[in-house]
Amino acid sequence: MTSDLKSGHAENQTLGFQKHDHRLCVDHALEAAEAKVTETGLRLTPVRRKVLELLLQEHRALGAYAILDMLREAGFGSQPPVAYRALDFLSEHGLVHKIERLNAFVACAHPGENHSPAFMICRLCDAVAETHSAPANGTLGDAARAAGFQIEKTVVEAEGVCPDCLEKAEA
Amino acid sequence: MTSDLKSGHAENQTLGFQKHDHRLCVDHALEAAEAKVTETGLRLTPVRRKVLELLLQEHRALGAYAILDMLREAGFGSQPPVAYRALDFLSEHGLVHKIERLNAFVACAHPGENHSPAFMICRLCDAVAETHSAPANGTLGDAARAAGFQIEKTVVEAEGVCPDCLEKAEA
DNA sequence: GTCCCCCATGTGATCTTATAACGTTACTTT
DNA sequence: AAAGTAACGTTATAAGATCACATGGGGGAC
Repeated sequence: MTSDLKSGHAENQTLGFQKHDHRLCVDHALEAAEAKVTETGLRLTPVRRKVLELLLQEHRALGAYAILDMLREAGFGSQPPVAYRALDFLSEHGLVHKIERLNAFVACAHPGENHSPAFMICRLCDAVAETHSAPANGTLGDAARAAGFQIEKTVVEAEGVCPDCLEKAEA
Repeated sequence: MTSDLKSGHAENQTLGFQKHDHRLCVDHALEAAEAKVTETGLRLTPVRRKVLELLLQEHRALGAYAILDMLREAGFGSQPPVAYRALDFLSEHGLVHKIERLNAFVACAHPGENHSPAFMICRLCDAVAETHSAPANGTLGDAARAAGFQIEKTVVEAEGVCPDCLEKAEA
């Protein structure tokens, strides 16, 4: 791993790489999550809610063990399965995404919407921005159809340099 | 991990999901690798060559520790860094790709060609097929340009069911 | 209301994947 | 032949993920 997904606060508060009113954004996302969950008869239990809240607040990719540390501090169980189970639940229901490249997790930036997400990951500061993609419509979709492969889910992650780091590098 | 990337031989010999003369295919790929490497002044040392050969022969995604076991059997060093260093070298030079979703590695199916690969991964048998994609040209590219994010590399992995498993499932 | 069952949580142990650090070997350059 | 560098070998340890099993809490059946 190139940098620290474990503790401390990243310099930037990126998700979309832009500044914004973060408090509102967290509240909004939590509300949306509550809605989505109750509407489908699921349970947003305290641990699950806390994990989602942490990811929303941090607004960056966190490793499972970083989350686990925060859970411990908040008085929850502190063994890996506690974190992984909450993350599994949240992923399954589209409230959180796993960034395969980083073995880390981010809160979904478009809760509610039906989406196949794509990510831009800064290799310098590990900031992650979520966007939308439809890879199954392009070359990949063609190849899959030709091969008789049935796509169920896609992982799309672009690695590169975010605007902030680009600017710093030029300075 | 859903299934065994560690040992034994997979039922199928998929890379493109089709049958083919595997011996020729391995030889061809090795030649191409030799060519590419000497032409750029790099060294395809015994360990590196062996790792590439193993991946070509197996024709499927292998975990680093599976590779390590095979290296041990072949009389090479048997500690993780041995395998990881060879894999790093091969990845850097496009002879091997890492499948992030599986934390495993496959030999490149299009050595020599300049490509941004995409993969189709069967969730039932872990078969992996490589194809080509140009994600930076689509929605993702637009988003990146809009955000000022500079893409350097992309990971595109589709998870689903391969033709073989699809057929078995229907039977 | 009580019983029962299921889902979720907590915990210990273990397994898999990956890297750090350091010394040694072996090719290249001159 | 000496010096410099790239590659290798090994020990140790970090980081990520899962298994197995015990406990608790919130419905529904009756």
